[in-house]
Amino acid sequence: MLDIAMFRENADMIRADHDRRGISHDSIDEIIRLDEEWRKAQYDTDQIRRERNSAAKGIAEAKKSGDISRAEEILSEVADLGERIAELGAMADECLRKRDELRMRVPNILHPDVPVGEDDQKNTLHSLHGSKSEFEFEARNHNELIEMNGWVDQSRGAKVAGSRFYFMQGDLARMEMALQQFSADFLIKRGYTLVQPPLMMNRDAYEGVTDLSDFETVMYGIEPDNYYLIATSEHPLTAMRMDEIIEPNELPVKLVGVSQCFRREVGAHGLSDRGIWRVHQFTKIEQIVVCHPEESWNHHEELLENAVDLWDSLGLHYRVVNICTGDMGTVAAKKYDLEAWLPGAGSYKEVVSCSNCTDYQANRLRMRYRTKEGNEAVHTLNSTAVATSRALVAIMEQNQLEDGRVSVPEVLRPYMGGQEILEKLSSLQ
RNA sequence: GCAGACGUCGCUUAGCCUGGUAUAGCGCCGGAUUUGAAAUCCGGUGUCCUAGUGACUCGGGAGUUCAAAUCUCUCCGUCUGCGCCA
Repeated sequence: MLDIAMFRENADMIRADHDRRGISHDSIDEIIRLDEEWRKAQYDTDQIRRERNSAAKGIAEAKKSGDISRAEEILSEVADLGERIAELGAMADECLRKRDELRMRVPNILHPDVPVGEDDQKNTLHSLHGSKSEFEFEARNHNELIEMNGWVDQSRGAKVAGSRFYFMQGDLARMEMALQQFSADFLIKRGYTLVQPPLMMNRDAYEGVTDLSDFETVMYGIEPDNYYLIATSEHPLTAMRMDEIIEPNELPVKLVGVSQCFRREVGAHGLSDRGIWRVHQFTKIEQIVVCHPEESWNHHEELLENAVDLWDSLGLHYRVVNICTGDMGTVAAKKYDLEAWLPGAGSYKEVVSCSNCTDYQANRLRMRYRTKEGNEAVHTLNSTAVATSRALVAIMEQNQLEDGRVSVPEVLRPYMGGQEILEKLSSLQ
């Protein structure tokens, strides 16, 4: 959510941003109109309250001096004030509610470096890492590999839960855990604090961190308790300090979250999504930074560097792209994606997303830090380190052997008792 | 789940019974003093607006009242004990 001061003092900046995104200005003008209306109604209400307060004071004084008739006289004069306050106040509240309902939907102001474009085709190449592996055989896609090795049981997942649920088993499950531990350790060494968050959040906290439309398309709701299963540990970790004033010496807060992530994936279909690429449940290791506003762009680069170093250490080939205006979403001001090369699929696909959300989430979460001038919104950033399901797909496709087995990235072997090759599930042999 | 206690400004705390508009300490900021620092003293320290002799703010919401931190209801959370439990 953008600071209301920006609508009052710098609306042209928001309009210019909407132009870059190619969306209408209408809501900006409506927000400004509602804001003016609210300020007027709020002022009028304050004036009547003021009247009421001074009358109340008069009554208190009259009673104190024993002048009961004087007290009753004042009382009769102000008898209807309560009703007027209630009426005007309700009008003011309604304006404010409408204003902020619209304001919640206005996207963040984009960084100038964000390329302009309609969709992901216009994302620009930032850097290329590693190179395509040469196979002397026809590379399989990951879905074929998990089927022939019995590493993922999709049909029984569908039976006991639903489509896009799965049982991961055998050596692949073992490597999944190794990936979690390796990635967490990698970031702990760089000064990040490991956090295991709640996997459910309440509505109020959740509205602070995400696009409102996600409630319809992404998050699972838990009835009758009104909780939402988290779509990523970014959400609880960022909301962790909502409604707090943070002492400047506590910044930057650097966290590495590990959690299961739950996503409805409404509307996502297609043959290319078979297997574990796009599923309702997966594990993700996530980086989070909460920092001074003037330091967030440095931290954004640092998060990218961490992700790049981590993926380099896994020995994988991928590229980094700078996400364009049309592919950006509501919350981030700038976003890099890492796209891993999938030889079986023959394309680069998204495995990491690295965002600077500036003060957008902090404004919604009322998350501020103390300065000499007053309390100011902090900046929040997040980046995937590893989403294990997708990293496993990249490892399987890039490290596959002719017989369908998969070699384990060297850095993961110590976490797997030295195991070098993922073997077929023994019950299949 | 049951019973009891509790939730006050960044932190700690007084006020609640008996309604009259939040007390003190710590921390932080500014000033005085000092060669400098410490100590001491003075002032400030949340949110909103049309910036005032202004409004709001005591876990959230609602109610009673001219007036609610204070009384009532309700929800949330914390602690203690009991119960259940990986």
